[in-house]
Amino acid sequence: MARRSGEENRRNVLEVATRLFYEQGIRAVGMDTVVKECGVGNATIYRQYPTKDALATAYVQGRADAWFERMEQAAGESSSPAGRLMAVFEVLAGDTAGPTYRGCPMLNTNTEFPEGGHPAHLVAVEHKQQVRDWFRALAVDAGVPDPDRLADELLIILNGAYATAAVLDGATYGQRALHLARLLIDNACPNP
Amino acid sequence: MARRSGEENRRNVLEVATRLFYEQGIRAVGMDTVVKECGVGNATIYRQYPTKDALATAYVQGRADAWFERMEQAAGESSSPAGRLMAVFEVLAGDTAGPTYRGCPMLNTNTEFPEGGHPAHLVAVEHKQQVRDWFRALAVDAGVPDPDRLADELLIILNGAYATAAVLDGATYGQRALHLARLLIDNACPNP
DNA sequence: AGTTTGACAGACGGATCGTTCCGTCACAAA
DNA sequence: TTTGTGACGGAACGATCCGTCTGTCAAACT
Repeated sequence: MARRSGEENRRNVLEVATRLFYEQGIRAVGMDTVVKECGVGNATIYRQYPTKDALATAYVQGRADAWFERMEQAAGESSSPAGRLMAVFEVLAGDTAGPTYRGCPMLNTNTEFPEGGHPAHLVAVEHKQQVRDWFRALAVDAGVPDPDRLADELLIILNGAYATAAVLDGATYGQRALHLARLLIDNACPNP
Repeated sequence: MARRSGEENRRNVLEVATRLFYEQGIRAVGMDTVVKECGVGNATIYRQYPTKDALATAYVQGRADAWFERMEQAAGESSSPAGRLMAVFEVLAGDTAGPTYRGCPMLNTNTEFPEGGHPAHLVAVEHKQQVRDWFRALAVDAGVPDPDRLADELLIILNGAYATAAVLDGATYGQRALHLARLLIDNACPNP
């Protein structure tokens, strides 16, 4: 039989787990399902990720990293700090409108693992804190008088759009959030 | 041994389950735990709620009903429609600041049971839709030109505050949401 | 007082959970 | 070719899941 490299297996397992965990939730997906879906023996998975918690943590960390990668790339296409902030909500509106949208992985993880000790929980919390800090830094760049306030407000809009779009119509609330963000940013920015 | 009435048992079971489900999540709490915490045999529970799904649904329905009851009471103390809208966010700010705050039960349920068929999922979705409809009705009463838009925006703020306060500092984001709501409502209302 | 009733606690069942263990097989070194 | 190494699939493990069953005992009725 064809032999896969360890790295190849690692990526494949994480890819499959990411899809299943995101679609159904981490607690709802058993390791048996991941094993079956991967088409490998379970020892292959447990060698790459020693526990389910470790696999779940890798999943959340991967989504958190991917979020910043995509957002910073989108923001990079804009020259002004205000435009960079807006870019985030434009990407968001695109995401929530998709047919496979199922909420924000980090928010979902926070409700699935509310205990402070769980490693996946920590990754989720840290991610949201980093998003807030990034918003704040961009607000400072834009010369906003109260960058803390704008950062907090934008974080509320962001999470609110993610959460609401997961419950009701995704496209609608992505657009509403986009308009809200524009309103707040325009109001906060000193330059006309 | 002292005998409890059926109604008494029913309330006690739901009370215990509500606490456990809210603190730890529905999937994280086994029926054995509910049984032990209630201090009764499991048959007593299964007589009142034939399945765990039924108990979970009763939990979510109870929280949804309690939400409207509290909010409508708080709103009733204000004479203007705009004041009634604001009352919601004042109560919200109080809730998220509490030490036992653990997120919005309906949002949490939506991520724990993303499948469309689950009864608890349906209750959660319906609740958020009803909140939006209520916001819209109040916006109409207030003479807002675009009540749909204000209702959607306030729903984003509401869910955003609930979600963000569950991840980061609850008191901070409850206050931020309160100010955001005031801004949107003042801007939308035609009377100065 | 004797009898019936039904709510009760807890033992129990099959299923599934996450995890460990084991025999096998492909490949590299000797 | 022989030997050694380690990744592999899959069986098997104990724990826990949700839900049923059974025997007991208190209360209500005759």
